[in-house]
Amino acid sequence: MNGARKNGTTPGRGAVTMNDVATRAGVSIKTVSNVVNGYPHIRPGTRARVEEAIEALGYRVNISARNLRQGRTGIVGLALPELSLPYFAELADSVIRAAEQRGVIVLIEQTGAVRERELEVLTSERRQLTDGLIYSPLALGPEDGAALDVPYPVVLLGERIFGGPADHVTMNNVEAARAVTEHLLGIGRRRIAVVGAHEGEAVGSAALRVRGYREALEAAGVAYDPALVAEAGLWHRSTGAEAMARLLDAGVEIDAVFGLNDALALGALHALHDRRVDVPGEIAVVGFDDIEDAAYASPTLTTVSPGREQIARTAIDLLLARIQDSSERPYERVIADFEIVERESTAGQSASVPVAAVPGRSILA
Amino acid sequence: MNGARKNGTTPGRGAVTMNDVATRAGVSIKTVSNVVNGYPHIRPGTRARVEEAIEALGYRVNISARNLRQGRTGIVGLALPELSLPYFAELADSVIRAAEQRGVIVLIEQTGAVRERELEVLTSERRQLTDGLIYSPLALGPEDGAALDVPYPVVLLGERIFGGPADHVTMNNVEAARAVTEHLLGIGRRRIAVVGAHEGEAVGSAALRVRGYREALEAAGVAYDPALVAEAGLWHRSTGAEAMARLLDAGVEIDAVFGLNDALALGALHALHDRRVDVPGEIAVVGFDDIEDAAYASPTLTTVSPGREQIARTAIDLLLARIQDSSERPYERVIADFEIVERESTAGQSASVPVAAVPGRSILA
DNA sequence: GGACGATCCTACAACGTTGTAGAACGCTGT
DNA sequence: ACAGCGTTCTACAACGTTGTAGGATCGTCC
Repeated sequence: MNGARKNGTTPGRGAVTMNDVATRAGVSIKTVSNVVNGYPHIRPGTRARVEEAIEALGYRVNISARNLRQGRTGIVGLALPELSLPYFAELADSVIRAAEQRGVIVLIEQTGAVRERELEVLTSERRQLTDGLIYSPLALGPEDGAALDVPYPVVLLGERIFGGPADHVTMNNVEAARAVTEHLLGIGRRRIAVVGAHEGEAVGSAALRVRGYREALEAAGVAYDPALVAEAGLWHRSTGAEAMARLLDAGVEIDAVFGLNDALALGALHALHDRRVDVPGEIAVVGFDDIEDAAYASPTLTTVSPGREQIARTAIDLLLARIQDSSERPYERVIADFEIVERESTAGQSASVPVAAVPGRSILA
Repeated sequence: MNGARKNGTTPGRGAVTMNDVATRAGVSIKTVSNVVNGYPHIRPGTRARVEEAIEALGYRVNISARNLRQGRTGIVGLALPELSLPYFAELADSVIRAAEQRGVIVLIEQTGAVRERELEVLTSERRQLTDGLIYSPLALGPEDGAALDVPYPVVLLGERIFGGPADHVTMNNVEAARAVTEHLLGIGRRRIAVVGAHEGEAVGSAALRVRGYREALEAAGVAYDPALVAEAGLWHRSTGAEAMARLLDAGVEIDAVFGLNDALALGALHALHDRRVDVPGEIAVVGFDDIEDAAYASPTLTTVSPGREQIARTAIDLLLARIQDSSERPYERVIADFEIVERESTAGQSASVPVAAVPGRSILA
């Protein structure tokens, strides 16, 4: 249509620029910028001419140029272990939706839960492209808190690092684990196995959830039996199935299983199915996370719903607040609500049972 | 540390620029650029001085500036229905990994399989931020092929649009469906139900997979019985479970079920479990996609593995080729390999069975 | 009637990078 | 001695946008 490259340099796909719009509308380029950015003091007639020109030429603002000029990109990073883990896929989904509502783009980065890669995303070139980072490490520990001291805002998710220089959104793992264990105690189970423990680890979801489990036992006057606790390094179905098999092979008496997340619990269900153990008749099973699968397993899985939407929303809001206002402010810690979702795997009889919900508790620090 | 903003304008977090590096190394800014970009004709001494300065000042190239200057971003878009659908989460995982190996960043966009949003991503502002798009629509149809006529490269995934102005990576749905149906016929099943059909739809995975199913029946001399085909609009577990329940309630004789994807098949498994139907004893079940869950269901699910890695790799390569070389070239269509993964849900007896694989076929157009 | 403030608009420079053109230098071959 | 070529480096402009400063115009208030 117009063509006519102005000089000898290479770039640009010949796109329409503000200059073209300005020429057509008979105004300065800055006025076009003002119209585009909603600057109020523009005469209606001028605005109309500019808008007509934008429309006619099909002008779109060049985001790279705006990014360069403003030193902002409108993109936030989301670093997580793996999208193929359903919990994180669902979390990413929620974060993207929450960000979208606020006009922000999310760039996902997978760390594979590998320590080296988790540290690397903090200093990666990609950080140039994002205004801030929502960071969900699995391999780091409290000693790595200092690594979060980076020149851009970070919101931390999960239970690996506390007290780092970042806002932190988490759930009340101890309370939730305690509540779900109480649920098992409430239906008369006393020999409650745990699948997915991390021996000797002081922090992390495993330690916290086991602590809640022990608190519930203690409160109910049930003795803690280490023989009921099975390790599983990675929280996958396969490791859950293996851990369950080890427990069964060990011959300890068991009438319930607490999978420290849903993947482990679903793996445990699978192992129990293999051995023709009736769930929940002989052994009741609970999980943690309320991934979509939990509602479609056989039997459907009782689990803890961790308020994923709330976590996503809160994380985005905290991050955007830091990005927009870089003044120093004490770091916040937000603890999301949870709910116990009761399903067949802890039902009185093995039939379908209506889903009930027990409200969680929320604390703001 | 150094501070000293040079003028009155606002932006920039006071980052180190090429200019700072150039000053310290005593060279021109362009020489720094040349070093950074691996330009060969630089004396070793000069290169060393520049590298020392980069190291000492902690210089990182500003990606926004580079993007503006080059008219490229190094980002590709990936538009898909939802990350919370395991197939697409796993696909995204594969695409991100493939892109990473080629030094490219992936920006995920969710369309929710909503027609309006699927069309919108093609013209969204975000397209400014990406050099090209990997596009996996679910709601569009062949009549929308023209919508792909956009001023940036597109690689199309899936079975909704053919012959549009874009490279296309797909799998051989008909062949694969035929093969998995033949597998059911091979273990003696004759009353094979289908879960997930889309009545009256000419294109799309549903239609193609049903076609493969019918071809297999015909080749085996088994009559096609419409009463065995159950609809399910959305391919979720819930809809699969409902469709399976309808089939069972209808009282038709059934000895196998072909879920048109794994989610449907897992839903069907769930419904069969509810009704205490023995799988595979009374009814064998197969799915399609080989999502991770398929290997951990009870019983584990026989399914079609669609060569996800290969699809991801091919899509990225085709896209990058178009981005790097914008000369006109006929659009390619690549058909990925598939494999039948045999698991318990079609085993001779209901016990665990080693996983076997039947090689697929690959065609290049 | 003139000072003042609000409104509307413009010129200019700058964000940090890279493409182009070309200068300076040294080497080779005649 | 000098043309010719390759190597090494530099100056400059440009990518498209927005912040700042300020000019022009108009109405209002004492």
